Amino acid sequence: MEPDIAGKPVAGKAESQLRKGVLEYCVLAILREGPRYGVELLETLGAVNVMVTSQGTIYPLLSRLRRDGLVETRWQESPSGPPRRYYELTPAGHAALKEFTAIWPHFRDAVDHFITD
Amino acid sequence: MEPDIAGKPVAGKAESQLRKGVLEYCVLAILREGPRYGVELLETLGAVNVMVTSQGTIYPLLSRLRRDGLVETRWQESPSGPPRRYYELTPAGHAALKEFTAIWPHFRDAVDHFITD
DNA sequence: GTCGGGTTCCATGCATTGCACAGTACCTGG
DNA sequence: CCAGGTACTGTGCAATGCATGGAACCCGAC
Repeated sequence: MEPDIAGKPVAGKAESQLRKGVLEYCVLAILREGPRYGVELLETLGAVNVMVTSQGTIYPLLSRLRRDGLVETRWQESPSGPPRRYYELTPAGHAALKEFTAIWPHFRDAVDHFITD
Repeated sequence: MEPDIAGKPVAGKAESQLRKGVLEYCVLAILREGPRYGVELLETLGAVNVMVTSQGTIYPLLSRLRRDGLVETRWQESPSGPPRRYYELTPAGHAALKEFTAIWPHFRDAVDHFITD
Protein backbone atom coordinates (compact mmCIF):
# COMPACT_ATOMS: atom_id res chain seq x y z
CA MET A 1 0.00 0.00 0.00
CA GLU A 2 1.99 2.93 1.24
CA PRO A 3 4.85 3.11 -1.21
CA ASP A 4 7.97 2.97 0.85
CA ILE A 5 9.91 3.83 3.93
CA ALA A 6 9.79 7.48 3.00
CA GLY A 7 7.19 7.58 0.24
CA LYS A 8 9.94 8.30 -2.25
CA PRO A 9 9.59 7.19 -5.88
CA VAL A 10 12.93 5.37 -5.53
CA ALA A 11 14.37 7.30 -8.48
CA GLY A 12 15.09 6.40 -12.06
CA LYS A 13 16.33 3.56 -14.14
CA ALA A 14 20.03 4.28 -13.86
CA GLU A 15 20.02 4.34 -10.09
CA SER A 16 18.04 1.17 -9.90
CA GLN A 17 20.46 -0.63 -12.16
CA LEU A 18 23.43 0.73 -10.25
CA ARG A 19 22.19 -0.84 -7.06
CA LYS A 20 22.29 -4.26 -8.66
CA GLY A 21 25.10 -6.32 -7.26
CA VAL A 22 26.05 -3.63 -4.79
CA LEU A 23 23.13 -3.62 -2.42
CA GLU A 24 24.03 -7.15 -1.40
CA TYR A 25 27.50 -6.10 -0.30
CA CYS A 26 26.30 -2.95 1.40
CA VAL A 27 24.08 -5.15 3.54
CA LEU A 28 27.01 -7.41 4.35
CA ALA A 29 29.07 -4.35 5.25
CA ILE A 30 26.41 -3.10 7.65
CA LEU A 31 26.19 -6.53 9.27
CA ARG A 32 29.93 -6.42 9.83
CA GLU A 33 29.22 -4.04 12.70
CA GLY A 34 26.82 -6.39 14.40
CA PRO A 35 23.49 -8.22 14.02
CA ARG A 36 20.60 -6.27 12.48
CA TYR A 37 17.02 -7.06 11.52
CA GLY A 38 15.21 -6.30 8.29
CA VAL A 39 13.57 -2.96 8.94
CA GLU A 40 16.70 -1.77 10.71
CA LEU A 41 18.74 -2.51 7.59
CA LEU A 42 16.22 -0.59 5.49
CA GLU A 43 16.68 2.43 7.72
CA THR A 44 20.47 2.26 7.67
CA LEU A 45 20.53 1.96 3.89
CA GLY A 46 17.93 4.67 3.49
CA ALA A 47 20.07 7.12 5.43
CA VAL A 48 22.07 7.45 2.22
CA ASN A 49 19.81 8.79 -0.49
CA VAL A 50 20.88 6.66 -3.45
CA MET A 51 20.51 3.48 -1.41
CA VAL A 52 16.86 3.96 -0.48
CA THR A 53 15.04 0.72 -1.17
CA SER A 54 11.98 -1.22 -0.06
CA GLN A 55 10.94 -4.33 1.80
CA GLY A 56 10.23 -5.98 -1.53
CA THR A 57 13.92 -5.70 -2.27
CA ILE A 58 15.53 -6.32 1.08
CA TYR A 59 13.71 -9.47 2.16
CA PRO A 60 14.28 -11.52 -0.99
CA LEU A 61 17.89 -10.36 -0.84
CA LEU A 62 18.24 -11.51 2.76
CA SER A 63 16.68 -14.84 1.82
CA ARG A 64 19.31 -15.28 -0.87
CA LEU A 65 22.12 -14.43 1.53
CA ARG A 66 20.78 -17.00 3.97
CA ARG A 67 20.35 -19.61 1.25
CA ASP A 68 23.94 -19.03 0.15
CA GLY A 69 25.26 -19.32 3.69
CA LEU A 70 26.59 -15.77 3.91
CA VAL A 71 24.44 -14.91 6.92
CA GLU A 72 22.70 -16.81 9.64
CA THR A 73 19.73 -15.68 11.68
CA ARG A 74 18.11 -15.95 15.05
CA TRP A 75 14.73 -14.80 16.32
CA GLN A 76 14.45 -12.29 19.10
CA GLU A 77 11.45 -10.72 20.78
CA SER A 78 10.68 -7.08 20.11
CA PRO A 79 9.78 -4.59 22.85
CA SER A 80 6.85 -3.60 20.66
CA GLY A 81 5.54 -5.58 17.72
CA PRO A 82 6.19 -9.00 16.23
CA PRO A 83 9.48 -10.83 16.82
CA ARG A 84 12.47 -9.78 14.76
CA ARG A 85 14.77 -11.95 12.74
CA TYR A 86 18.33 -10.83 13.33
CA TYR A 87 20.91 -11.41 10.60
CA GLU A 88 24.57 -12.05 11.34
CA LEU A 89 27.63 -12.62 9.14
CA THR A 90 29.04 -16.13 8.78
CA PRO A 91 32.71 -16.74 7.96
CA ALA A 92 31.62 -17.15 4.34
CA GLY A 93 29.89 -13.79 4.58
CA HIS A 94 33.03 -12.13 5.87
CA ALA A 95 34.98 -13.70 3.04
CA ALA A 96 32.53 -12.50 0.38
CA LEU A 97 32.63 -9.00 1.79
CA LYS A 98 36.41 -9.04 1.83
CA GLU A 99 36.48 -10.13 -1.80
CA PHE A 100 34.17 -7.31 -2.75
CA THR A 101 36.12 -4.63 -0.90
CA ALA A 102 39.19 -5.81 -2.79
CA ILE A 103 37.74 -5.35 -6.27
CA TRP A 104 35.51 -2.36 -5.62
CA PRO A 105 38.30 0.26 -5.81
CA HIS A 106 39.38 -1.07 -9.20
CA PHE A 107 35.85 -0.98 -10.45
CA ARG A 108 35.20 2.49 -9.07
CA ASP A 109 38.36 3.90 -10.62
CA ALA A 110 37.54 2.26 -13.94
CA VAL A 111 34.17 3.97 -14.13
CA ASP A 112 35.70 7.27 -13.09
CA HIS A 113 38.27 6.84 -15.82
CA PHE A 114 35.66 6.40 -18.52
CA ILE A 115 33.15 9.03 -17.59
CA THR A 116 35.50 11.82 -16.53
CA ASP A 117 37.80 11.64 -19.49
CA MET B 1 35.25 -21.40 -29.47
CA GLU B 2 37.97 -18.97 -28.70
CA PRO B 3 36.95 -17.70 -25.29
CA ASP B 4 37.30 -13.97 -25.52
CA ILE B 5 39.28 -10.95 -26.46
CA ALA B 6 42.00 -11.94 -24.05
CA GLY B 7 41.16 -15.51 -23.12
CA LYS B 8 40.36 -14.34 -19.62
CA PRO B 9 37.71 -16.12 -17.54
CA VAL B 10 35.98 -12.74 -17.12
CA ALA B 11 36.24 -13.02 -13.33
CA GLY B 12 33.77 -13.88 -10.61
CA LYS B 13 30.21 -13.25 -9.67
CA ALA B 14 30.72 -9.95 -7.91
CA GLU B 15 32.47 -8.32 -10.85
CA SER B 16 29.85 -9.53 -13.24
CA GLN B 17 27.09 -8.07 -11.13
CA LEU B 18 28.97 -4.81 -10.71
CA ARG B 19 29.07 -4.29 -14.44
CA LYS B 20 25.30 -4.35 -14.59
CA GLY B 21 23.92 -0.95 -15.33
CA VAL B 22 27.38 0.57 -15.70
CA LEU B 23 28.65 -1.01 -18.87
CA GLU B 24 25.92 0.77 -20.77
CA TYR B 25 27.12 4.17 -19.62
CA CYS B 26 30.78 3.35 -20.13
CA VAL B 27 29.94 2.64 -23.75
CA LEU B 28 28.10 5.95 -24.01
CA ALA B 29 31.11 7.68 -22.45
CA ILE B 30 33.47 6.16 -25.00
CA LEU B 31 31.18 7.21 -27.83
CA ARG B 32 31.28 10.75 -26.52
CA GLU B 33 34.75 10.99 -28.04
CA GLY B 34 33.60 9.95 -31.47
CA PRO B 35 32.02 7.13 -33.48
CA ARG B 36 33.23 3.59 -32.76
CA TYR B 37 32.34 0.13 -33.99
CA GLY B 38 31.66 -3.01 -32.00
CA VAL B 39 35.04 -4.68 -31.78
CA GLU B 40 36.69 -1.33 -31.21
CA LEU B 41 34.46 -0.76 -28.17
CA LEU B 42 35.38 -4.19 -26.87
CA GLU B 43 39.06 -3.30 -27.06
CA THR B 44 38.63 0.06 -25.38
CA LEU B 45 36.63 -1.47 -22.56
CA GLY B 46 39.05 -4.39 -22.25
CA ALA B 47 41.96 -2.02 -21.72
CA VAL B 48 40.65 -1.69 -18.18
CA ASN B 49 40.76 -5.08 -16.52
CA VAL B 50 37.47 -5.06 -14.65
CA MET B 51 35.58 -4.04 -17.77
CA VAL B 52 36.66 -6.96 -19.94
CA THR B 53 33.60 -8.35 -21.62
CA SER B 54 32.58 -10.28 -24.71
CA GLN B 55 30.74 -9.88 -27.98
CA GLY B 56 27.80 -11.70 -26.48
CA THR B 57 27.44 -8.79 -24.10
CA ILE B 58 28.31 -5.81 -26.24
CA TYR B 59 26.10 -6.46 -29.25
CA PRO B 60 22.82 -6.99 -27.42
CA LEU B 61 23.71 -3.90 -25.40
CA LEU B 62 24.30 -1.86 -28.55
CA SER B 63 21.01 -3.12 -29.96
CA ARG B 64 19.23 -1.85 -26.87
CA LEU B 65 20.92 1.53 -27.09
CA ARG B 66 19.83 1.80 -30.70
CA ARG B 67 16.30 0.66 -29.91
CA ASP B 68 16.06 3.27 -27.17
CA GLY B 69 17.34 6.01 -29.44
CA LEU B 70 20.51 6.74 -27.48
CA VAL B 71 22.78 5.99 -30.41
CA GLU B 72 22.46 5.93 -34.16
CA THR B 73 24.60 4.02 -36.60
CA ARG B 74 26.00 4.11 -40.07
CA TRP B 75 27.83 1.51 -42.12
CA GLN B 76 31.34 2.06 -43.33
CA GLU B 77 33.66 -0.13 -45.34
CA SER B 78 36.58 -1.75 -43.59
CA PRO B 79 40.10 -1.85 -45.04
CA SER B 80 40.11 -5.56 -44.22
CA GLY B 81 37.03 -7.61 -43.44
CA PRO B 82 33.31 -7.05 -43.51
CA PRO B 83 31.81 -3.57 -43.23
CA ARG B 84 31.67 -2.00 -39.80
CA ARG B 85 28.68 -0.50 -38.10
CA TYR B 86 29.73 2.72 -36.42
CA TYR B 87 27.81 3.90 -33.38
CA GLU B 88 27.34 7.54 -32.56
CA LEU B 89 25.63 9.41 -29.71
CA THR B 90 22.27 11.06 -30.30
CA PRO B 91 21.11 14.06 -28.26
CA ALA B 92 19.16 11.60 -26.12
CA GLY B 93 22.37 9.62 -25.64
CA HIS B 94 24.23 12.70 -24.50
CA ALA B 95 21.41 13.47 -22.08
CA ALA B 96 21.42 9.95 -20.62
CA LEU B 97 25.18 10.08 -20.15
CA LYS B 98 24.91 13.45 -18.48
CA GLU B 99 22.29 12.13 -16.10
CA PHE B 100 24.51 9.22 -15.19
CA THR B 101 27.61 11.31 -14.59
CA ALA B 102 25.49 13.41 -12.24
CA ILE B 103 24.41 10.55 -9.99
CA TRP B 104 27.52 8.38 -10.21
CA PRO B 105 29.57 10.37 -7.66
CA HIS B 106 26.78 10.07 -5.11
CA PHE B 107 26.52 6.39 -5.69
CA ARG B 108 30.27 5.86 -5.58
CA ASP B 109 30.61 7.78 -2.32
CA ALA B 110 27.70 5.88 -0.82
CA VAL B 111 29.36 2.53 -1.45
CA ASP B 112 32.66 3.83 -0.15
CA HIS B 113 30.87 5.00 2.97
CA PHE B 114 29.40 1.60 3.68
CA ILE B 115 32.34 -0.65 2.96
CA THR B 116 35.14 1.48 4.40
CA ASP B 117 33.50 2.26 7.68
C1' DG C 1 39.79 -21.24 -58.24
C1' DT C 2 38.89 -22.59 -53.76
C1' DC C 3 39.71 -23.51 -49.09
C1' DG C 4 40.65 -22.09 -44.34
C1' DG C 5 41.14 -18.54 -41.06
C1' DG C 6 40.47 -13.91 -39.33
C1' DT C 7 37.22 -10.04 -38.77
C1' DT C 8 32.76 -8.19 -37.85
C1' DC C 9 28.18 -8.50 -37.02
C1' DC C 10 23.72 -10.50 -35.15
C1' DA C 11 20.06 -13.28 -32.40
C1' DT C 12 18.36 -16.62 -28.80
C1' DG C 13 18.09 -18.29 -24.21
C1' DC C 14 19.38 -18.41 -19.27
C1' DA C 15 20.58 -16.80 -14.41
C1' DT C 16 20.67 -13.02 -11.43
C1' DT C 17 18.60 -9.18 -9.25
C1' DG C 18 15.86 -4.93 -7.98
C1' DC C 19 11.18 -4.04 -7.39
C1' DA C 20 5.92 -3.92 -7.15
C1' DC C 21 2.35 -6.26 -5.13
C1' DA C 22 -0.07 -9.04 -2.01
C1' DG C 23 -0.46 -11.49 2.14
C1' DT C 24 0.39 -13.02 7.17
C1' DA C 25 1.20 -12.35 12.02
C1' DC C 26 2.11 -9.76 16.29
C1' DC C 27 1.51 -5.87 19.48
C1' DT C 28 -0.55 -1.52 21.56
C1' DG C 29 -4.16 2.00 22.31
C1' DG C 30 -8.78 3.38 22.31
C1' DC D 1 -12.86 -5.85 19.90
C1' DC D 2 -10.81 -3.29 16.35
C1' DA D 3 -7.68 0.07 13.97
C1' DG D 4 -3.04 1.12 13.00
C1' DG D 5 1.74 0.39 13.16
C1' DT D 6 5.57 -3.07 13.13
C1' DA D 7 7.81 -6.91 11.02
C1' DC D 8 8.27 -10.76 8.07
C1' DT D 9 7.37 -13.67 3.68
C1' DG D 10 6.47 -15.07 -1.20
C1' DT D 11 5.28 -14.50 -6.32
C1' DG D 12 5.90 -12.45 -10.68
C1' DC D 13 8.02 -9.05 -13.88
C1' DA D 14 11.68 -6.37 -16.29
C1' DA D 15 16.42 -5.32 -17.07
C1' DT D 16 21.01 -6.95 -17.88
C1' DG D 17 25.44 -9.68 -18.38
C1' DC D 18 26.79 -13.67 -20.60
C1' DA D 19 27.23 -18.26 -23.20
C1' DT D 20 26.26 -20.14 -27.43
C1' DG D 21 25.61 -20.45 -32.21
C1' DG D 22 25.64 -18.60 -36.66
C1' DA D 23 26.12 -15.55 -40.86
C1' DA D 24 28.70 -12.56 -44.05
C1' DC D 25 32.88 -10.64 -45.88
C1' DC D 26 37.88 -10.42 -47.00
C1' DC D 27 42.56 -12.25 -47.74
C1' DG D 28 46.41 -15.38 -48.37
C1' DA D 29 47.92 -20.29 -49.24
C1' DC D 30 47.78 -23.92 -52.17
